[in-house]
Amino acid sequence: MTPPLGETIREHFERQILAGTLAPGARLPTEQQIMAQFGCSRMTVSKALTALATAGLIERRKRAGTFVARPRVHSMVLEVPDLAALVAARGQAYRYRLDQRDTVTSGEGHLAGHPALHVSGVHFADDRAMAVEDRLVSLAAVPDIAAADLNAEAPGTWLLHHVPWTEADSRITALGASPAEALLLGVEAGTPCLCVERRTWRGTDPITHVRQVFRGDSYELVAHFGPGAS
Amino acid sequence: MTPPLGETIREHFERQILAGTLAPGARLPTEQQIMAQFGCSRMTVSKALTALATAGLIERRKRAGTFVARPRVHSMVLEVPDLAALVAARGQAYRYRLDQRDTVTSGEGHLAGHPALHVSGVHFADDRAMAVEDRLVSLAAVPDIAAADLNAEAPGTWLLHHVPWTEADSRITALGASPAEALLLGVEAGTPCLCVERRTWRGTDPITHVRQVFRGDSYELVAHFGPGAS
DNA sequence: CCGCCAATAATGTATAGACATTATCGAAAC
DNA sequence: GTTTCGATAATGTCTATACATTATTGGCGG
Repeated sequence: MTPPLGETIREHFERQILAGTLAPGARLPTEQQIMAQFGCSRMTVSKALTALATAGLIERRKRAGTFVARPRVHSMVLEVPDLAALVAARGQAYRYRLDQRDTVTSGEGHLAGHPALHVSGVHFADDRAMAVEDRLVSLAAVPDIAAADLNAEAPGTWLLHHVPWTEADSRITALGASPAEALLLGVEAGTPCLCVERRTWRGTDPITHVRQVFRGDSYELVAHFGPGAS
Repeated sequence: MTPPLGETIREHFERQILAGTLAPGARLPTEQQIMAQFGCSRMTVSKALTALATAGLIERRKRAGTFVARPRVHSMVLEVPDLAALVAARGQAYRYRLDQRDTVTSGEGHLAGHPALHVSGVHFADDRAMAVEDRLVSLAAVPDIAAADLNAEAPGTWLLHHVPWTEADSRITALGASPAEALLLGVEAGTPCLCVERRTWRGTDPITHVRQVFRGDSYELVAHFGPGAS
């Protein structure tokens, strides 16, 4: 019934910070004062403040005290959901069509020199083309993919379920559909599309490099920043 | 010199999880076993595991034990730099031109019912139009902006320096430039552009709503995920 | 007036123990 | 067999204390 005391303390300051009662840069009471105020031990206070610090709401400086963090502007959380799950969540039928599959050894880029499986295909939502995808998967890092049925499961989904990755980056750009892409997407050449290029690694080993071109009118990326980070 | 013991324990399991040695669903040793293994008290182990649980790497279940979390929807960190700083970092000259400034009370959306300052203008890099921006700023939440010189400092930059926000979301889409936008950007209508729409709040009070349309050929968003996320 | 240094006030980490909570498991009762 | 229910093994929280670390502050000497 009673919420944990540490949680109570955490929420107490979180509320004040979010409401602006405690402005950025303001100093919080010392741990001693807080433990007197709430009648608990210092460890409990410390854990509550540690949680707030981890969430980026406060900054703790030895000898100086604890302060409300100035909002850090530059990073937001970009959700990168699995396409199959995303489409399913919208109540549409998802399908992936594999168009091409071969083995290559590219000479440049992220997977340079590694033998790789090259697959390209189209993602459909309710039988409407949503995105074209062109992907390289390192056969050294992911030998199992050679045996996978990539018609039944899109390569991205397969990788998500079978291969943990530790590092990734994405470039997001807008471009006009090339004639080939336009044909696959069922739009006119030059139609604005969202292009996501992503590279992933496991440790230092490259896993995959994918380029997805989405119909601009049927896909959007959303990013979020906030204390409700959960 | 010696790293904190709790940190050592955290890294020990983090490495094993990221490397795949501990596969998703696998069970970690009990806290008792870990404290025996590292020769420390249970609180230390508990704090290390709590940190991993907060980061979403493990899941702890009473009576049952601690398990490697199944890979969730992966989220990445999207860098959203201040445009002025971004352009400066590229070694180009940044300029903002304010085209329009008035006061409105919109009837719908994020700022519905709030009197707001409406500003629109163009961002330039080396005198080349990079993006058009259309922005509403709540006058209730940010009264000071009425007195700001938004020719000297772009509204986004001004807000960044003067107003803390606690929550934000962004929608990223691709679209063709409208005739008006095309004129301002110096491109042909229909040219693919990257559109970022962002809303920010402080607590539950809306602060600003901005729509930025970037030339597709001169801007890209970059997102990153990795243990270097600290 | 300036620079150095030591006292100090704050957080950082850790210990050893206690009791609370809860899902699971196994045995007893039906 | 099936259900119920209590024992139990694990995590969850908290206390009281100790010592480490570090940035600030203020005093002392040049």
